[in-house]
Amino acid sequence: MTPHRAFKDALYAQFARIGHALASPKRIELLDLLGQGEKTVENLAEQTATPVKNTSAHLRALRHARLVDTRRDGTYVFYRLADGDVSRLLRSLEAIGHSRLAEVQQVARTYIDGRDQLEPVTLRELRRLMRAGDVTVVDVRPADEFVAGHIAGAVSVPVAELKRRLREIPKGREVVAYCRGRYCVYSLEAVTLLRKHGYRARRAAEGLPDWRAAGLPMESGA
Amino acid sequence: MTPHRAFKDALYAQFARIGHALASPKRIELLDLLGQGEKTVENLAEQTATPVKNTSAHLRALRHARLVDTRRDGTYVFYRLADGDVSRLLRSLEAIGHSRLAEVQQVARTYIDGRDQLEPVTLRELRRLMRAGDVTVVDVRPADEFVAGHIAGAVSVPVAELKRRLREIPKGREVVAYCRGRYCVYSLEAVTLLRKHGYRARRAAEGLPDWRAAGLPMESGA
DNA sequence: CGCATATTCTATAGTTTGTTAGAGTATGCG
DNA sequence: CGCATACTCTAACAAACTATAGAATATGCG
Repeated sequence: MTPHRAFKDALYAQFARIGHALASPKRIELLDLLGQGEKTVENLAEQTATPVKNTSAHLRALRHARLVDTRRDGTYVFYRLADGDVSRLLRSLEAIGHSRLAEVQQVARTYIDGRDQLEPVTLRELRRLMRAGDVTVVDVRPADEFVAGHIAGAVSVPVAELKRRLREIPKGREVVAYCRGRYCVYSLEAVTLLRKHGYRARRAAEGLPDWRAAGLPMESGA
Repeated sequence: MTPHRAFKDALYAQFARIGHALASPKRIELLDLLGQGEKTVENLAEQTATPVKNTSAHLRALRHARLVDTRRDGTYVFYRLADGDVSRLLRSLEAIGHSRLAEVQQVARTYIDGRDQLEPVTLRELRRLMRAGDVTVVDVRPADEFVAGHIAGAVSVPVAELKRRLREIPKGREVVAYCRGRYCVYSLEAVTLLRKHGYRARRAAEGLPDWRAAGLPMESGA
């Protein structure tokens, strides 16, 4: 029929490789984690509750689609997102999921919105609060992710250590906890715990990748 | 390990539904076509050189992921992109494919860049030329896509009719042909033909969805 | 109503993919 | 050099997906 069928087929087959890489829940979760910074296979396997072999196979699929890159350091292989475009694609995917799939909204409502009124703070609002200077911003992600990059001025208190490190957080000021993204539950736990101990605490509605994408100030290192 | 495994699994499973919808070449091609405007199943089947049954099955998958919507008019069912976010996701996908997959670049070079030096015009540049007023902009897509929406001020001459309608295009001015997107070959054919007949012709580097996404002026109807 | 057209649904065979076990590779260290 | 660690590759089976044939549904028209 049309004379360019072979061309079109070849072209769309290439794009479908990327789509295919996004067709598995575990792979999207891996990409989401890598959006926080580079990580080893072992680390990723642990965080996704998946055997290392399995994780390695999924990472291979992602590398095949050129969505991730690797770097070897000693016996460890570090994976990272291939570049900012990948992060943008992920955010696009998440945006569609959030606005379009009733199921996502239901899942999210059950686990997040319904959990309590945690009064999420938008990133804009958080920025304004920080400028005004009367807020403590706590990064509750694992320490390595904080080192890889965090909101300028935030302090690192991984949610697992929060309980025994409460004294590090001043009591008079409002506290805002942030983590990986809209659906990351660490900040939920943190706010719940903080409130139980008498803090005035809220959680950020979005996560670090969104902050970075908005071009807001970052820092890295310990 | 982590207490929220069930939540994460449920959430990522939902996002993977969207990824899965993008995992087939035919489905991406269908979305790309729908980016031009709403179309019937029959029309889509013809343009993708695929049996109607097949096309219907793919469209079903897309609808399941809420990427497309339908509208019935008489015996025809019209499909369209669910909304602008879907278009954004597609453009994101295309951007990654273009910059990252060597294979796409090779395919594109073979069929597009290598075809001739057609001196692609960026959309910004096209906009400037149009303001200056000394350019004829020709929409070479099928007529129904022109009706569904086109660059304000463009004229419709589908590539299939171009040869016998050449006289409609004034000879003194430069001509810029545009079509569906970066990889649409209609504008290539058109420019080749126009040059053969003595026109000073170039092609737009991107297509209508990109123009729309840039917020540049559109018109619709005949 | 009965027929034609456009599309969808149901069922199935063939293929692809995910998972996982076992063997293999790369690096560091004593 | 040999061993330990971290990871990858190969292979094979079960689960999921694609293409497609045949039946069914929805709408319009005479």
